[in-house]
This record gives sequence, C-alpha cells and structure tokens, in this order.
Amino acid sequence: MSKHRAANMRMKCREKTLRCRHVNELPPSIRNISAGRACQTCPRMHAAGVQRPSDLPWSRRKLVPRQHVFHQGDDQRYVYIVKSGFVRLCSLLSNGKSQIIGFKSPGDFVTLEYSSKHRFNAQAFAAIELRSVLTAAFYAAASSDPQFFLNLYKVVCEDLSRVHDLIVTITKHDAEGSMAAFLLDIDARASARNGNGDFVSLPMLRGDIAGYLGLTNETVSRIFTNFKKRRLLEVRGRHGIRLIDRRALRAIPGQIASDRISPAMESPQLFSPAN
Amino acid sequence: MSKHRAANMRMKCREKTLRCRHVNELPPSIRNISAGRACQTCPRMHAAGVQRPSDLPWSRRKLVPRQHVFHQGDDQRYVYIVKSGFVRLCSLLSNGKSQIIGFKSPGDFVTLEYSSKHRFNAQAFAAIELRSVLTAAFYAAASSDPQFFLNLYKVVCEDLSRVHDLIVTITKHDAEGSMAAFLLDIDARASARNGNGDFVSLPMLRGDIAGYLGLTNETVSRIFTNFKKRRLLEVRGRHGIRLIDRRALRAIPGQIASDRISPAMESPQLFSPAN
DNA sequence: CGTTATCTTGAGACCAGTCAATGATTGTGG
DNA sequence: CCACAATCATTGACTGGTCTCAAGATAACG
Repeated sequence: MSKHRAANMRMKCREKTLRCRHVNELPPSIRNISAGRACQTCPRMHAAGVQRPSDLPWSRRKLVPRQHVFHQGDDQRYVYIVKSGFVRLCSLLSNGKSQIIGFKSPGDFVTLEYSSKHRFNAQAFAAIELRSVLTAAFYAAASSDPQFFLNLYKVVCEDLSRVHDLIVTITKHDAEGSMAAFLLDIDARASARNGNGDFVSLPMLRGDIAGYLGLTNETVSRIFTNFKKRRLLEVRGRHGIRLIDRRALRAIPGQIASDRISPAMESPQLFSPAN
Repeated sequence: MSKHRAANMRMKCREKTLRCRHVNELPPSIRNISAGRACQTCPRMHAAGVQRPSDLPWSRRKLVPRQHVFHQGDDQRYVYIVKSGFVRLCSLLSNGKSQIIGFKSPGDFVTLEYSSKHRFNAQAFAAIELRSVLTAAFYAAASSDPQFFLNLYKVVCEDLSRVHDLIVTITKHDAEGSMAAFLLDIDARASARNGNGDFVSLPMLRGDIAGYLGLTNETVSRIFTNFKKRRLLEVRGRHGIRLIDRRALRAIPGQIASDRISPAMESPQLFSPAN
C-alpha cells in the first residue's frame, strides 16, 4: 500500500511536469488538473464554415515542445491532423497513473473519437505543426461526401485493429517480446516513409514507451541495454535507433498469425489539407 | 523455453477443441487451421440486394453452441447483429496462444472491422441467433444514409474507447483489480438491461475471462475464490454471479478518472433489423 | 452413469516492479 | 559561454505477484 502511494506521488509530479511547464503549483487532484484550469501555453483557435472536405477551412497551428493539443475533459471542438512532429496520446487515471494510448505521426488524425469531450490528453513531443478544423464542420462535410466518410470510417477501423494488436502485444508477450514488436513496428513505419537501413527517430521518451507497453522505465532501459549487447540494434543519442538484426528481433515474440494484416503498413493518406 | 513449448501444445489443443468439435485431427499449424479448411458446422448463407438501411434484407441464422460465426482469415462477406446469446471474439497467434478481444451481447454488431478478411474468430458461447446481411449491401446502404452512417461511426468509436479502457484495465491494475473492473462492467451492462440486484449470467468460461484480461485460468479461479471468501460476491453454478458489495469492488482498482465517460453504459441501439 | 471438460487448490520458480543511487543529457540564467 | 539545475537514462539488489506445473474436485454431456 505504501508503495502505491509513493508511486502515485512520483507519477503526479511527472505528469505535472509534462503537462504544462508554466503551471507551477501542484493542484489538489489529477481530475482538477485535467478538466479544470486553462493552460497558458495553449491559446484557442477559431475557424468556421461548412464545406466539402476538400475545401474545409483548415487552420494552421504550431506548438512548442510539450505543449498540449488538448486536455482530457476538454470539449471536443476541433479535428486535428499532424503535419510535422509527433504527438502522444495519454489517458490520466484518478489514482495518478497514466496510460499512453498511442503515438501520432505526420499525416495522422490526432483524434477521431466521437464524443463531446476528449477522453485523453494529446501532447507534442517537440515543436510540431498541426492543421485543425471545427469538429462540426468536419463531420458535416463528411456527411455530405459518402466516399470521404467511408475512408474516415476505414481509418477508425484501422485504429481499432491497431489497438487490438497492442493488447495482444502487451498480454501475450513478455517484456522483451513487447519491446521487439514495438521497435519493429516503429521501424516498419519509418522505413515506409524514408527507406530502409537508416537510423530511425524515436521521438518519445523511455517512459513513454514504458507507458505504452505497460512496463516501467527501468525495464525498458534494461531491455535496450540487453538488445545492444546482443547486437540486435544500435543506439545513437537518446532518440535514434537502428535495427541491426531484424530477423532475430522478429524471432523474440511469438508472432501474430501471419494472415493478420499489419495495420501499421497500410495507413492510407486519407486527406491532406492544403499546405 | 521448454515451458513455452508445453504451453503452446496445451493452447493448441484447447483452441482445436473450442474451434470446431467436428474437426478431429490437429492440423500442422495454427495458420492452416484458421485460414484453411471449411468448418462442417458453419454452412454459408446467401443474401443480396442494396437498399436503405431500414429495408436491408437481413437473414436469420441460428448457431449451435461453440459454432463459429466466422473464422480468422475468412473473407469478410457479412455484417452480423446478435439477436440472442453471446459471442466471443478471439484472435489466434501463430505461437498457439489466443487473445480474447471482446464479448458481444444481444444488440451488438459482431464485426465492424473494415477489411477484406476477418482478423479474428467469432464463436457462439451457447445456442445463439444472429441477423446477417452482405457487407457490400450494408455499406452501400450506409453510404446513402448519412445519419445512419454517422451512428455507425459512433459505434466504432465507442468500441475504440472500450478497447482503450481495456488496455488501462490490463496494464494499470493487478489481477484483482482487473477482475473487479471486469465484473463491475458485466454487472453494469446486465443491470442496464434487467434491473439491479439479481444474479447475472456470466456466459463465458473462466479461461475466456483469463484470456480477455491477460491472466490465466488459475489466477481467475483464485480471485473468484478470494472474492467469495470476502463476501464481495456470490456464485451460483458455473455461470451465475451476484455482486454483494459493489462499493468494495470499486475500491479495489485505482479507478479511471471520473471525467472519463464509461462507454459500457451508453451503447446506443443503432439499428434493430426486423425481427 | 461413465467420460470428458472445466474448475479449484497447492507448491515452487521466475519475471518484472520497486526502491535507491549514479551517470548522461538537456535546459536555464548569469 | 559556462556553471548549475532539472530531467532523463542506466544499473543493481531486493521483493512480490503471477505463471507454471501438477493433482484432485466438480460440473457438463452423451
């Protein structure tokens, strides 16, 4: 029990830091943090109009490192697309823990949940650029264009598949297996963009990987060290990795039945807002 | 390593049994099981026509206990709605393990994944009744009715939220906490249908609960025993439970931040095919 | 009513979490 | 530009919860 309290305190402090670096005091509860006061670094945007998807009035928005796109509990007013940089989705629990739900890379929608309020935080890893449009306008436009809406539907379905895969990764592998699967996924996605064999950017922190896979910082770190020693991968700085022996990495976890299509490989460019 | 092989064999045998009780030989690999030969107990259905959602030509279908609605790897030709009974969604891995992805109860769509092939098995717990319609017809009709399509979209988004919650349940709680959360969820869903305070049907096996929560049979069983001893719940037969002390159960896991809306409570009756 | 499958219970091993200390990197202000 | 502080990463020792293996009890089924 005491260990739990200690862990809670540590997580609270961590979340406070990650949340918004201009908020200095520790609020009374996580819930108040997440639903309550405005974040100084997060000015609101304004956009309007109902049009066909291709003509939607996308606004630009730049975020500084660690700035939030939105907070858990906020009204869901905008739909966002990542133009550059990476975003982390994170669900806060009332006991102070937090679960990383996913990472979004350029071209991805940050949120396609259909509910009145956001169910998780979205936060920039580094300086990023977004396009945004009013949710109402977005869905109105989608409704008027069945083909676009169908594509949207597909994207959500693929998100769903990916989360299913994540559950399998977490529950059916040991920590090493989860890490191997995660790194191969990251590598595959990056290779699809930049070609093969090069260093891959790992924009998130060790703790983010841990939160995503249901592990701890320490375990993630240990496994990185282990993989380095076994010459399975190379690490450059804090955010660069290069897989050396993909075959060996693939052999670590019991793989998913090969007739399952990996959703990571077929993320369709649904829609690219002007510039 | 040897323990892994042993586990694989056990799981293979189990999956074989659960899969189709008329298939007697153990096929060379899981993949061949799942994508390959036809299942004797699963005759194909036929339906056709493209119409508005309300007029879709839903076919009826009855399944015997343990019959599969479809198999992982099959072409995705039909959309199903459960009319009575319960269905279990299960993803097979090539290492012989299997992950329970979810349970579907009356009124739910069995599959709304949008891909050419099914990514998991769907299997009846007991005798069940379904309605089905050709996938192509279903989505054609949905495209012609924006409001219906939007509702469909919402349902998928809620599925997504529920899976997110499942991940949180699995990774952020210990076994006891996961079980408590699971039982409370089942109880809440059943209470919404039948009213409160009564015995709730738990149609799945212990092993299904274990597979869903990333635990083992033994752990689930131990926790049931533990909860009984602490007078938190009552068990009748194999498939009946009644929660006695919900407050105590809720206190076991660190709860999800209360500004998160529980998706289990707001499953909308999207569409009810004519009897 | 015998057979099979499922559930329960116990003992032991091991993986990953926890706590704690140090090293590396990043960021800030003088 | 450098010194300092804060954050992040790494490593080690220890603990504990969950899996594994194995055996017996109970329930389902033909």
